[in-house]
Amino acid sequence: MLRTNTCGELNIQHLGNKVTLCGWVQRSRDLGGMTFIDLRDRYGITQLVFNMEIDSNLCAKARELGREYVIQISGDVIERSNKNLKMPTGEIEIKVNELVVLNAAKLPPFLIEDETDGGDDLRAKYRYLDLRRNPIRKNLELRHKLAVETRKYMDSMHFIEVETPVLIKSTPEGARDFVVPSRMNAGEFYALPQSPQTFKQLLMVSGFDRYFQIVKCFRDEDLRADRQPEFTQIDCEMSFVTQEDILNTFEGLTKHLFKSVINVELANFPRMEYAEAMRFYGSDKPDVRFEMKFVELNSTNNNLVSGKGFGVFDSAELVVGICAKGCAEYTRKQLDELTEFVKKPQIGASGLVYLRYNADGSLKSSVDKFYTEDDLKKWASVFDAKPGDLLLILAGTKDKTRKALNELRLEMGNRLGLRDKTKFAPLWVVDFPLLEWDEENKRYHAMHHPFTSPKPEDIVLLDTKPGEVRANAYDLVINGTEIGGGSIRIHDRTLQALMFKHLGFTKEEAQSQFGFLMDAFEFGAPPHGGIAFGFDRWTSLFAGTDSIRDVIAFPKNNSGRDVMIDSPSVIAENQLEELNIKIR
RNA sequence: GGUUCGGUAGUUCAGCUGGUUAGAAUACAUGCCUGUCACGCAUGGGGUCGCGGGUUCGAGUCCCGUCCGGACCGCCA
Repeated sequence: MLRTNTCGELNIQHLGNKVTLCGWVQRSRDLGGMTFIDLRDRYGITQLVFNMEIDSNLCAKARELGREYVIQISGDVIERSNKNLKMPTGEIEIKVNELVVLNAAKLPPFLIEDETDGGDDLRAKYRYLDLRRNPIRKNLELRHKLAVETRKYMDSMHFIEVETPVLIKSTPEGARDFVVPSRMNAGEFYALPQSPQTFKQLLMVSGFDRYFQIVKCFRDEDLRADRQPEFTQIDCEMSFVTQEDILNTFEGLTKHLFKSVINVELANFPRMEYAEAMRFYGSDKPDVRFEMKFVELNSTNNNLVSGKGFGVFDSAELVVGICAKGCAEYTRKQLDELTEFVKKPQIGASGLVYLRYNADGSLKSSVDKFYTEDDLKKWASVFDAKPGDLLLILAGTKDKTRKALNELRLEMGNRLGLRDKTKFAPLWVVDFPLLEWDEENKRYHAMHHPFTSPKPEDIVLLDTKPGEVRANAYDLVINGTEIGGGSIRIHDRTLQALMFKHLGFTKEEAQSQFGFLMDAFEFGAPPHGGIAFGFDRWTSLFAGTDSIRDVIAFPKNNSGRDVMIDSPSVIAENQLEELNIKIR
């Protein structure tokens, strides 16, 4: 070993020890007669001291060291005369006797400090340097801890981790596949898995009972702060279980991870039906750290807005709003900002109606000329608004308006500081629709995936009202982020074939793409179901980062590029030939 | 495919309605300094203002195009 200790472990107990340390030069402070060097490794920083009077040659050599030089030193652990209690090793320093430069270093393109001066692009290009910084290093350590605790818990519950193949078969359902050309089978392609879905179901048929895997998945879709083309899931499946069993088991996993990784005790998770989530939050992943639930003003049995001459509300399918507590003081400018916000093309509302319930009890709205004070009082009352509150109301078609109000609600949550990163509000969203109408292709597609089972009592609706069939599907939502999702699967060939039929597959297509699974169902498939969690998102939630990039060692940028290794890249002509591929 | 913000020193940024030699901080280099720990002080070097075109007497600044990056919409079973 080139070292006897790390740079993070020495303290007052080690006084008098002769030690050898290796690490990177974080910074040096040359005071003339003496020079201090902060030596850094993964574990911490230890101060080295060189004294001109004791060894002028050695001290002169130390002065030559630049940032990020890799050095090895030997010396004695001594007590500092000026202690720095801000650092764990701050009571001691090393009086160096020997200094070896193991490798010189060019000046890094950005500062390797907690508060770096480097921008995203530059840090991405030199990711290996960015990873030297404490914040990123800590994120990866957190990620490791999360993986370890996941395996501990799953093992304790008798799940076994099984690896499934990465070179599999492309299917048209769901996201775009990444494909890999097969050299030995000219003109044919593997696909990288979007998830190990069918394999884990086959493992259930094989009798493995309880499976999990921390596994890379691949989707060829545009990136976001929380979406990478390759990402990691905690993928799980169980046999002989109901939805209730799965929710309980994985609520247990979630609680275990919160407790063991970030020392947070969670109470039992509330549950919310999908329909309720959409109605009161306009989202299937509501952030329930704060209330601010939607209130509808033109419901059929209590219409408070129509027939008063305000055309926008009269013609709207839905008039719905939120109550922002204590915001009646908002200025014209602030209200204009909110109006601009909802009118952004990404939000898509055409305007915003407000109602100030002033502290003195008076009411002021942007639609005063259409509504009497009495009308407005009724509004305030259905919102349960108090003097000092502000109502924000949108109108339009149902889906679009809910979606826009969801954005506005989150924006108000941000403005009011209601989205505290240190608070965690988990929620099970259940009873998702089985199918979703796809306007572009004029057909239904599976909202979760085609292996999800419908609720038995809703199967009769499949032919008449397919959009109203509910599925045995559930999502785990924490702080407005979808952390996991799953379902009770179909384990019966006939029902699975029926599903494919409703999804617009011909018998032949279903057989050629998923015949292996349906065949397997005929050999004694147990009832089963499962869930998968976004491992990157979960780590990001724990780390409090804005992007999952900050918890991935070597992430891709917004355009799906790795700017460090410069991929993707063109390949040689002879490689293409071998693969029987021509580039247009 | 679309919306939007940005690209100026190694780095992060400022640079007003177009007008002298493009600034600051930090980093870096050199010198001084024996208890620093964001050390201090002094001095210094460092710029294709992303790229191409246009308007103008004059463009970092205005216009068009393009490339790159961020956020978002579409997309993501």
